[in-house]
Amino acid sequence: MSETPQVLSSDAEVRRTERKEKRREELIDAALRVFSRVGFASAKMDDVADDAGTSKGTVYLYFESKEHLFEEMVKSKMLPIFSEAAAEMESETGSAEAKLRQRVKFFYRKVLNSDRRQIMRLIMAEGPNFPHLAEFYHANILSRGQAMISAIIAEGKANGEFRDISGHGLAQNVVAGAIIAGMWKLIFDPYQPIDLDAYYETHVDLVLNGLKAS
Amino acid sequence: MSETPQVLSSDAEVRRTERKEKRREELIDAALRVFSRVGFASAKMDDVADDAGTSKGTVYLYFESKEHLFEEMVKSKMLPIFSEAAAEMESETGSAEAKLRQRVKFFYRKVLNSDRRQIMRLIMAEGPNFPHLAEFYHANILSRGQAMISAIIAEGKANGEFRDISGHGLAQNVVAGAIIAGMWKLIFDPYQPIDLDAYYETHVDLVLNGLKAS
Amino acid sequence: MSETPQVLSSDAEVRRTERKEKRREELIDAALRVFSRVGFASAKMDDVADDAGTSKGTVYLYFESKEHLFEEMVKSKMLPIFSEAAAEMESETGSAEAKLRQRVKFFYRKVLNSDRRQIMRLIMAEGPNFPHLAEFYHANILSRGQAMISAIIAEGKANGEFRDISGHGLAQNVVAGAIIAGMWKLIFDPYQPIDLDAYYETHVDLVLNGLKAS
Amino acid sequence: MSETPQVLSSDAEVRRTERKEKRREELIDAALRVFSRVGFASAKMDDVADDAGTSKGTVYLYFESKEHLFEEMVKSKMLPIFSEAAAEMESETGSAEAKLRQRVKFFYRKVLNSDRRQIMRLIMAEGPNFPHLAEFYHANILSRGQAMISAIIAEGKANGEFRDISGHGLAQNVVAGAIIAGMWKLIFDPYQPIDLDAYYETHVDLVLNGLKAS
DNA sequence: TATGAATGAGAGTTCATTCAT
DNA sequence: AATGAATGAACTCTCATTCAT
Repeated sequence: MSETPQVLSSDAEVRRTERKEKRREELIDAALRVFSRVGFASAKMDDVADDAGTSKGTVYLYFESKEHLFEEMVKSKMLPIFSEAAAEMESETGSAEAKLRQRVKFFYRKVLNSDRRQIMRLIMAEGPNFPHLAEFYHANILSRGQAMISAIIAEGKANGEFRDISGHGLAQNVVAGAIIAGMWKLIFDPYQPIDLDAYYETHVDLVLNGLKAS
Repeated sequence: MSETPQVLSSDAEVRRTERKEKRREELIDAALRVFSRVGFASAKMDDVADDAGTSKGTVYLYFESKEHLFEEMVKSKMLPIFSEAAAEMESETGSAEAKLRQRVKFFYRKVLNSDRRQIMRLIMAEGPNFPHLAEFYHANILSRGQAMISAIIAEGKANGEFRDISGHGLAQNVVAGAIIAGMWKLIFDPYQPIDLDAYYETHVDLVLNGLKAS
Repeated sequence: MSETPQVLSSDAEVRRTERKEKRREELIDAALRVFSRVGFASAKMDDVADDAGTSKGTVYLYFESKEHLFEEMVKSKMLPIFSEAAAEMESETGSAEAKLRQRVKFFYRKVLNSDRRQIMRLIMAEGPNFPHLAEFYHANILSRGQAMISAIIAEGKANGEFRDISGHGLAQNVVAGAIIAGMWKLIFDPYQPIDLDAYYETHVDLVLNGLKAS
Repeated sequence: MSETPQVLSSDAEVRRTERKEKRREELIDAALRVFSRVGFASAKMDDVADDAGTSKGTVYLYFESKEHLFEEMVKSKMLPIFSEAAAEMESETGSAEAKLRQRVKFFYRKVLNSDRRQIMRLIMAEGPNFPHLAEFYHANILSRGQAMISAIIAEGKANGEFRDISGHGLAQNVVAGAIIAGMWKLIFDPYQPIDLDAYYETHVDLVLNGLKAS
């Protein structure tokens, strides 16, 4: 009975669990930075460890391989954003146009204008080598994004804001400009800079005009 | 005797030069296939050699490094297409809409529906690691594409077909849908197949409606 | 309150000492199982800890290194057996032949037919890497075994049961068959099974015939 | 026609093939030395390369892994010996006793008194980790050795030299002393030296007496 | 020009050992 | 005494590149 004081042990355990969770996040942040900088293949586990301020062995305590680290990083960084977007949409009122602007703006703000835009690029780069991750990304990110956009378009058509448009890949076409903006920023900005705010205006202007009933 | 007789030399030289050029092309074709399959980092020079039916040493007779091979492959595969597109445009008459449809269709046909779509993906994946190539790609491919699209839009505005639209990144927004189609085909087709022909219709429908004067 | 009351201390100490001794044995049992399964080099301290139901750190409270654990395991497992054999021999009467059969049978029963046969194999495998252990094994196991066998042979010669045989390595030759039986069981049994009881009969038959006066 | 001079090329190829075969043997010799010195697990591929006077990468041109190198080494070193023994036996005449002495002497000379005795030890040490090799060793080495011994015993029984002995594991018992001698030499020689010639005499004396009709 | 053997730097991963709690 | 997170040296295997033939 005098052994294992229940209260103290659970206390210590809680602290330990918190510490572990924090470490995991630090490692994922480091992984995002390193993978963004040099890509998956050229990233060294040593660099991730250094960036996170730990040793290489520690990385393997949290992630069983470089592949797993990559996949977990993508999931950890992208899932919450899309949940947030879905939640935001719940409470939105207003025209379909306003809603569409909201969604797209959210995407520019939370993905294109943050470290996360690198993840989009990494998915394009490494997707074919990580079928499992590509499938996850499609199921949990792309499908949900598509569903949001499609719902707004349907609403707009229903209330007469949008013309009777529908077609294969309409949702993708609506957001395509944003994704291209992110890619451009990452790759060609040094040669022809892109102003994301101005680009956003062009993007929604073109797309909304394309959707609207004339 | 071992010396090549002078008289024959020009003939033999021609043959040798032809042979060299052919080898170079075989290697570039092999490189495209191998890089497409596994990406730049995972591609082995041995695989390229095997795919081209030569030995590893031979690859180094034609390209001084893996990086150079990659860059040369991109240039060899993409430049002629854009020159062809530019030439085609020269001789075109008709409305701005017709011209825009022509350009976009050409892009779907010659890039998205061919091995070349892999190059777009490789550029996105490896661009940041190959600043030299990114710069080249921007200067020789993207800029020229942009210029063509911009010229057509200007023409449409001038003749009243298109509304008075202009904005930062307009040309990129006009073609964004096509690029996304190519990426999707390469990465997410197994999970949600994309029909490029149908997608094309949606794409031009949305964009032309977005551009047109109402 | 958290301090242990002085009066109880001797009692508690006893319990603690017993607990320690039990833990040590559990760890040694676990070590034998793990080393037997995968050999010294491939054995992980983690596996030993798991097998013993403790944590890795605890193993180091009882044994200062993997090498020490291995040596202690060998000693703990083999010494008592040979002491037992020596004790048994003290009280034995009868012919030299009977005594020899007794000793060999004991070896088959207590070593070859138990987990301990793995120790013989481990000694052969790791002996050269553990000179200290090899020396201990020779001094405390082999020498004593040899002495027992030699004493019996001398007795047999003295009383006329055995012929006037003597030679370099006679004792080793007498028991060699048993050791080979153990090795075979461990390594080649799947390909050609060995029946230890029947093998024992062949072994003593051959050796006793070889020793006996004709 | 002036290309690929047939004669020279085959000549060069022959030289290259010879060189490769020589390299392979050098690597196998190095592997035997290194594995003998430190065992399989502790052996470093770098050490093997150094010992063979090449670089680490080269070892992998000849053997696809450390495991394969080990297996190939065992095969290359042991198979020829047993083929030689079998050939020698073909042409032998004389008593069963003489033949048995021949076989055992051969084993002492070619295995126990050479680097090959280390292989026996390595098989005992690593056998359970290399089931494939253990099976090969049993099928190609042990079975053939057993068959030779069994044939001689049968002949001796047929011609009245040996008594009507037969039993499970008789052949193993006959050679057991030799194997133990080899192991002892490798492990316990520093603490109690063994004289293989004298040991041999004891061995055959004991075994032949055990076999002979009285 | 073409070959393919050789090289060796480099990276992912493992695991004995340490140490703060 | 017990735990288990952290460390980092060590090792196998890979592959771009070189070079003798």
